[in-house]
Amino acid sequence: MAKQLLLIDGNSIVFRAFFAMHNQIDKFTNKDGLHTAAIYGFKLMLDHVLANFHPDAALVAFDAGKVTFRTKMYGDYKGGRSKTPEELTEQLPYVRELVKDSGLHSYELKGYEADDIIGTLAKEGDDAGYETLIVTGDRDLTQLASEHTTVAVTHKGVTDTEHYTPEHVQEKLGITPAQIIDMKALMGDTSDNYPGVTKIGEKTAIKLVKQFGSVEGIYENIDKLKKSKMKEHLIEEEKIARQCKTLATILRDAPVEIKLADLEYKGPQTEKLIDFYQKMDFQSFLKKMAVSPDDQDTETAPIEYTELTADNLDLVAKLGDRGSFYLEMPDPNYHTSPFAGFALGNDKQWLVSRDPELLKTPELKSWLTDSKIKKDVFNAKAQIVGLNRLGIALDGIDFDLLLASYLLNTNDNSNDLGKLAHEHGYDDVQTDEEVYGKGAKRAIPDDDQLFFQHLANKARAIEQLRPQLFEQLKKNEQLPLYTDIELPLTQVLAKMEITGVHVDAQTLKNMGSKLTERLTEIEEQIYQEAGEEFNINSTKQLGKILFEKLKLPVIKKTKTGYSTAVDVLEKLAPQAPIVENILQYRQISKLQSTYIKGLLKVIHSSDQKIHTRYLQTLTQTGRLSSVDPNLQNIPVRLPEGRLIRQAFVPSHEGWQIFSSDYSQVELRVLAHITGDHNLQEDFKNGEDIHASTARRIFHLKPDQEIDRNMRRRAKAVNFGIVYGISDYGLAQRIHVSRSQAHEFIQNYFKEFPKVKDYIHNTIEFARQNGYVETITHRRRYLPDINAKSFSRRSFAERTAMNTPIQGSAADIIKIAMIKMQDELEKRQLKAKMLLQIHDELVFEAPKEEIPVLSKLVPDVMDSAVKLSVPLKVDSKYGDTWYDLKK
DNA sequence: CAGCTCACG
DNA sequence: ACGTACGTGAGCTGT
Repeated sequence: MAKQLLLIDGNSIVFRAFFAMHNQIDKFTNKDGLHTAAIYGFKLMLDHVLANFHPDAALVAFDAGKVTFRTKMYGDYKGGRSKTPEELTEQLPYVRELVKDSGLHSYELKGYEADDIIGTLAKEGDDAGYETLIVTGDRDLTQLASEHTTVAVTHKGVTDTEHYTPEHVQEKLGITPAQIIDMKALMGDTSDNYPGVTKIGEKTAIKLVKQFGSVEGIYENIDKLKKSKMKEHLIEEEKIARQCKTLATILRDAPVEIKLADLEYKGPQTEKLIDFYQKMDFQSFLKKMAVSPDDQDTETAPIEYTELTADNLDLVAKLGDRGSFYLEMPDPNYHTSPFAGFALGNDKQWLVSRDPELLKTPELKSWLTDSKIKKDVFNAKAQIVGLNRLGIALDGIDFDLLLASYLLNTNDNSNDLGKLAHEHGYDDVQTDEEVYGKGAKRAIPDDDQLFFQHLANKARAIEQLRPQLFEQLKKNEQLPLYTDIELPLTQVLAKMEITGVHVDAQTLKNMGSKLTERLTEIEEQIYQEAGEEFNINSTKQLGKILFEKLKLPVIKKTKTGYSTAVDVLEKLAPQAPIVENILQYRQISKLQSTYIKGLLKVIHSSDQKIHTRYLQTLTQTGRLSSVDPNLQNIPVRLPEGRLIRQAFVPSHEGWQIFSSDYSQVELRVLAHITGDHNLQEDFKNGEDIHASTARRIFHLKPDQEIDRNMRRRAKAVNFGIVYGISDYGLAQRIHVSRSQAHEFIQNYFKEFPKVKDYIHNTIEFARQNGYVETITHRRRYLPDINAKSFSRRSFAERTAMNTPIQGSAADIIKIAMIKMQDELEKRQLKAKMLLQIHDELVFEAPKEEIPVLSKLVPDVMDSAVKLSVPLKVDSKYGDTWYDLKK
């Protein structure tokens, strides 16, 4: 077998590793405060590569300083790059140490980049009959692919790689590896900062290269090109194109002194590695090395447990004043899930059982309800609701692993305890999938040993992770967010979910039959107009009818075919009566399937109520979401849909529905966090904000009237600002030209200069820190903020400015909910909080309490936090959710 | 299971 | 040259 050569592009892998883990940057520091994410990532990559590739020779190439023959040739080469963060550079010496201890050679060459070293050695390898694997984070190296050289480019993280062979390059780009150089010469490279030829991007570059073979080929045949702007640019910029080609070409003959024979791979030096991992605090790698190399899989540290029975319940009281508790509910819907078993305890003793009935015994019940005994759990709300079904009021919750993880990183929201624990570097617990299986095979194991071990492992994981997570919350200044907002909110949400909302099934059924009739009528008309029967719900079949059979103009396409979305159909409506009918059909069938049938399915027969679940650890902004069913998107905008709300009624005779909502809360938050004087003044003066925005951006005189169209446009601009505006997007929405939209935005920024500053500063903050935060220090990491891809980066920039606004608004209503629940209980009101819909709270209450709520709820809501502008709250009430009036 | 469409703030 | 406004959940079709 041919000898194998491994060449690693050190700098690019380190970069990739660093940025891939940037959103967990704080998790990766050792005792001395050294950041270790890049080192860790590099090690992961190394393990991954060596698992599949067994090199005889191996080398990691590094860049040597900034000055290379390329910068000498072209001063701006790699210019304009932001400085490498200190957190990364400090890791480089340790990466080299890791490389050495892992038995690989490293090498750098003054005046040359790592690429050139790799290019040169790969060529030597090719000539000497080696099979070569190049590992890099840089796509440019794919130009080195050959029959015996494969280039593995890391994708998302550092272990996910795409292997480029000449065939793969051909498949993806339609050109040879060598022609990648020509392509890059023409299109330029923004990250290396050389320009290429004006107006030529990837598509055009590939086309030209395919046609003429190379940059040189193009200029030999330049006369064959038709007269065009592109041709002019090519001629004008010939010198640049040829120079860029040199810049893009990786050297195959750099003066590398090291020889292949010097690169023998000897394997890792175990003892040095152990020392190194200890220095880095890499516990998981250390653990793997300690166990025998052939079974280092998913084994967890063994755990001793005691099965709890009616005869040994005295063990519970001996646990002391703190312990983990875990009640296993195999279905995600904890309102209805069966109970499979539970575990509790602490490092002194772990107690487990399959029998939920034991929880009702005095010994366990008093342990669970005693507020002085601190409990650590995973998903407190699920545990509270589950235990409530057994008649037990869980109290004394101190640590919720799920909630804390989510606050530290909104992406850590897996409902699987095992997965989440692994995210935090704790491996002594398996995932549910590993123990229970997945899909149809998923089941609680019959084997007691297996099941109890898993339960005990979960309880232990919670306990073990608590100090570490509290420490991180503290470091992020998030302890008050956890202690004073999210954890108390869990209790409030649990109460709302348990209360549920009364829904009258008969009302829904009556509406349903009417809708069915209308649906049949419309269906017949559509079939007649189409001249055949087809499935109207199928966008594919509908597209065929509209755009092929009826030959209507195609306005928009989706990835898979014709778009038939509302905005498209609205444009087509004047041209064919069928379109109006389809729109009608869509509207009604949506009501029928999602709201009539959907809601009927989830009314509990025991109490005629719907019990939604609020997901507290899902959204990236800090909002809640609602599932099974979603009660945050019950129709309201269109009159036909709004009728659904007639079915939402109070649960007692003589009660009413009461609702309060924040007015323009996001724009008020914007005024507050930007500190913009004009915006703040408008709110302080109690202006109609869209109208006053119109007055400002359209430069109206004080006595001039604001017509509805102006207000509508100004409102769209306000929304746009909050969402991260683009002139194109605004133009689409309010049907004006792009340049007009551009002008509106410019005017806005002139009138509200601090809003402009805010956008700029927030994006800059995100670039520096990798995250943004709300008024309560809720965090969202934005790994794409420094992405090369324009669209990914732009998206991250829009989220960077939107998240603090949407998220702070979410913070405000959460605080209001906690205070509100507190007031209801303190005043011993019968009223119940039922729903939260982002800026609105819905209650049910006896008629007599309506006057109390009319004052209390707005008072609590508008004083929830003190902003530099007033918060405004509007209230309504009525006999059903439909009939709300001021 | 992904993609489309549409309900809400 | 990119591909367009932020955050969600659910039902349906078709691979």
